[in-house]
Amino acid sequence: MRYSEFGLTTLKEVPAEAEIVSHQLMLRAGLVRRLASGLFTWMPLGLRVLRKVENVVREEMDRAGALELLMPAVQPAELWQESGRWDEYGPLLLRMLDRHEREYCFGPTHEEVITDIARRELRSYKQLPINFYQVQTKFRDEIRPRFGVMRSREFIMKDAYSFDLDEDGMRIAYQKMHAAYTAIFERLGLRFRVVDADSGEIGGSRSQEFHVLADSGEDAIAYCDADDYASNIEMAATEVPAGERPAPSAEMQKIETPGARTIEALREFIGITAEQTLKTLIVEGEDQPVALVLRGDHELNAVKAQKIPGVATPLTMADAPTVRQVTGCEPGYAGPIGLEVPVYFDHATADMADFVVGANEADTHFTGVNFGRDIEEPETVDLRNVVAGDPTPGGSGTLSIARGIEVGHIFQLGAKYSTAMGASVLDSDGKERKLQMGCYGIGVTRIVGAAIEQNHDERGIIWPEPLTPFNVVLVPINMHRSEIVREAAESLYADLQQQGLQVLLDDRDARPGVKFADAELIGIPHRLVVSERNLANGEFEYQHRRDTESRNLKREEALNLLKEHAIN
RNA sequence: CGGGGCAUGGCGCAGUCUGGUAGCGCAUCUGCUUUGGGAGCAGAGGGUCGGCGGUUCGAAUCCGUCUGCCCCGACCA
Repeated sequence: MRYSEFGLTTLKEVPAEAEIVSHQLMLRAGLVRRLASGLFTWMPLGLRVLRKVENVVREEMDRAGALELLMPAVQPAELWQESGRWDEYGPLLLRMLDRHEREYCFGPTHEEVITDIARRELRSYKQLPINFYQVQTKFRDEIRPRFGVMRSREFIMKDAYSFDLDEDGMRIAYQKMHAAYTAIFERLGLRFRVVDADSGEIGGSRSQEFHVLADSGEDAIAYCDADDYASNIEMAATEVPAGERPAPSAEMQKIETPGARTIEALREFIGITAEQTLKTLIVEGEDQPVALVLRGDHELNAVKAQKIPGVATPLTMADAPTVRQVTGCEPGYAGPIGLEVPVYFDHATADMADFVVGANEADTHFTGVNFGRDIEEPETVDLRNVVAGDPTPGGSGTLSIARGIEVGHIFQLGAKYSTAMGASVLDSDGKERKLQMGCYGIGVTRIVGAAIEQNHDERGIIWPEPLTPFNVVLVPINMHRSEIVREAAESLYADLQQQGLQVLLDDRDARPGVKFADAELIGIPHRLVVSERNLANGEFEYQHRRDTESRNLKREEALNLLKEHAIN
């Protein structure tokens, strides 16, 4: 491709709308342009990257035996009513009416459609196992689209659905997809981790997420290098502390703590650490509010809290009037002593002694509080987020915390949809069996953003080889004044293409600095400079995007070096 | 949806408080010079100042209202 014919415009300045690096670079390098909130046009340069991702995904899915099909983006409401999700899915689902006022939605996912296909097409166990997939545009009316292509409303997803006769079969299909996903992200050259996950809205039992590691990631993941443990922090379990609880050494005292409404304020006021305090959170319950008690420095985990019997879903903090009604005082001084509502203590509180709690009285706390003496001995539950240094479940190591971008998610669905929608086959005994399903998603567009988050420097993008829009960029110096340079550049351009490489020839009549800056911004991994200076020795200057120095190569050396990077 | 902010040429911004000729940098176009790290000089084009309504002799500027976008929270590939 000749730069002069590629219609690419790059930006020197960062558009104000872009917050994170990948979004900024995608706009500056001309990969995407925004149409409206959460809607993007993929410009020619960006589309080349997107297609590379799709191709890797397709190849590995095909290799795993999955069959590509293409379902409609627009889906009739009836299917969603059958599965019960028409009402469950809420405002995330973009709904519309056709001219006959029939209800439709723009598909955010395709379990309903594929289950409908399955119940029509699959009659016999002999047709199983089978796995269908598609690469397709989805729409989810996100509450807050952000980070460019990473959380857009319209996006491209590869979604796959497996069908098996029994649960063992489903688990095999799931393992196959686990392996295929691992192969995909390895081939794409991304650093990633597979973590245990909450199955959320989609439903089902087992589920795991594939996260590209990046500091800007929206998810926190807990992992341990000593064993293979890795979990989304939402799901990472904590246990009752192993150690003995120290014996009480202080008497319980009621003290004045004017204005100390937060753990931080309380900590400063009394001169203790947050680990010596308990915080009591009042949340909405199913029929009455519930108190959740955590160590002062710990954070409540919403997913875990919602699983506590009697706690309302979604987790909602009680408003001030409710807190007043439960504790008898202003928010900020709640404590577990004397509460009439159900109280749950986190595991980590079990080995605490001589701690500080709110007194359910304005500007007042208790110090020197102890279980078994001042409060009833608690039955503890898992309520908090794990933190770095916590023991791994199983106890073979300690946890570290990293941030990740969720690019893939695999689920064992079981018979949820096949039961709701009546999808079954006859087994070898002629008996009707509900199909066991799995579903598997990859955020194709999100991968592009995630790859940039993980691969960039202050000058721009650094594409991993499997994703790059061009393998090599040719930068002729003074091509428009030097016939020698022009001829050498043109002939090299032709030969590199002949080798199967995707080549960008920067044939603009621009100064070298401009060409270097753009080549680095758009992140082409290999660069060859063509100049009179080096042509005198029959050489070209080669530099990899990650190199700090260039080196001179003879023409044949350059062709050979790049040959192995030719797209296959 | 709750909280905060912004809206002025393609992009980044000033001007708004204190009403009076719409401005700067980048980008674009032309010419000349320059040519190994986002060049210099000279010139040019391009803006109903987000929309509607109001106040005023006069509104980018003051008032009202609507819309769009961004950031913080719940959600997710």
